[in-house]
Amino acid sequence: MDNYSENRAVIDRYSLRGKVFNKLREGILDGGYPEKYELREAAISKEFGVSRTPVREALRQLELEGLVSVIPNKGAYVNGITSKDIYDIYMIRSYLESLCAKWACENITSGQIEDLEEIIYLSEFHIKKKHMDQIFELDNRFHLAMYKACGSKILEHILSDYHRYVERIRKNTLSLQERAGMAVMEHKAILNAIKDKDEEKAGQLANEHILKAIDNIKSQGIGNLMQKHEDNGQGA
Amino acid sequence: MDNYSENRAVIDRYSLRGKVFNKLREGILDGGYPEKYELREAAISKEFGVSRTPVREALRQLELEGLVSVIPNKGAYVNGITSKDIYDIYMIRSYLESLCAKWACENITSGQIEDLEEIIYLSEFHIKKKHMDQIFELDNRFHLAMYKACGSKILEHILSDYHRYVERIRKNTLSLQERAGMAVMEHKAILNAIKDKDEEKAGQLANEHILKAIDNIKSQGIGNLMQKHEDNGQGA
DNA sequence: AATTGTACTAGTGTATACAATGTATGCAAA
DNA sequence: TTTGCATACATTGTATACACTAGTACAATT
Repeated sequence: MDNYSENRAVIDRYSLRGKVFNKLREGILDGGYPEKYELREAAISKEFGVSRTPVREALRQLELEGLVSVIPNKGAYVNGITSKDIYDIYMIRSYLESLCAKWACENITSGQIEDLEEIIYLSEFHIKKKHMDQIFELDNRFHLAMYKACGSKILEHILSDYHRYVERIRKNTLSLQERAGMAVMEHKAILNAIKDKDEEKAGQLANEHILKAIDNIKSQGIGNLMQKHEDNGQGA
Repeated sequence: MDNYSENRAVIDRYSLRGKVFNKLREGILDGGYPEKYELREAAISKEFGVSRTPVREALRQLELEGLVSVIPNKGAYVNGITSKDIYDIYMIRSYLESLCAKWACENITSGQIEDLEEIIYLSEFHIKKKHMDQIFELDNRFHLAMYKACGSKILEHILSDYHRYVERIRKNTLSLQERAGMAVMEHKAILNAIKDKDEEKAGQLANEHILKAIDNIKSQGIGNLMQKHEDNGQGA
């Protein structure tokens, strides 16, 4: 009920507002819209074949998420996400995922443990088979299940947000067979520490898990991953 | 320009949407609306003397902030903030303010240092005079200036949000002369560590600063502070 | 030539009308 | 009495019309 991860994902796919919101969000995070691009309500309405009302609501939400800046009576402008932003998010996550793992030691339910074990089990299977899409999906599920297991709707909320923010980067990182395998082993270790109710260890491992992800991104060259954010000709 | 603290505060006070948003937000955080209270668009429109359009936009934003849950085609319901939420936020802040102080060591500008020093100077004055309103305002300014000084728009964004979330609690806490005085001394120590570029110390002190605030809230009795969130008769 | 003022335009802000959906009520049939 | 259904009503979702603002081009004035 207070499931933010589900809530946000579902920010109704079914309403027009939801569709516009998700499309715009995706476009911004994927770099489809260049930095500072002016999002005109009428143009977007036309593009999506809807009226301005749902577009406005979507823009207002994106504003609150920090993905666009709205200047009253003037317009809405894309706030792209820079490589520094991504680095910052990972650093923040390294702290918060650690806290999340610690809290999970106290609050996780046996059902949640089973879910996580199943996710890990499936992950190992798909890694052997090199099913990249499933690997990514399972990584998502592992983290979101973890966020839920910490028992804090506030922490779950913010971690879910950040998780979605860096989705594209994670997709790239996990496409490396080697990293994907390591990640699952790390997940396993974190879960074991949680099962042992070893807060220190769980926190430590979760922290390291994210730091390793940062290392991985760096070695892949984050600039490379960000290239789509360069002006791609859609500018005014 | 990328000043989130200002941006959010200003979420145009001038547009009707902004007014509605701020009023509703305040109402929810102050406990003016009971948990699960159904926010009907028409009723709110009438209450504020505006049309449904700005009300809807405000509700959509509150949804994204997690303060209301919108069930498609059904309604918007208040998600009050519980004492556990507040505790969680303080715990999260204890980590993030620490990170913020560390980052500030590298990124703070001399102008920002001067601003912070002035804030501390003024705080000491108003504490002597027991000007509670000014003390609260200066505490706000200190933290927001700090968030800006860390040089991360992402971290600034989230810390500013949390800061506003617990505004009412902070107001109560700071109304204790003793705590207010301690807080300023702690601020001073944090700033000094930052001026010395001592990341470890700055981080440590910022962390302790928040933990002390938690202790203080606990000793005041957080339940007491939360009383306004009990059903106060506005329910359906 | 520089400056000021004014009409014009493009765009957002708000209100309202209409459509779709959900919910409750009442009635009929089992 | 209870269950099922149909109808009416309440509420949200979307579209559109109108109001307001800010920027801009251009002309009049100095």
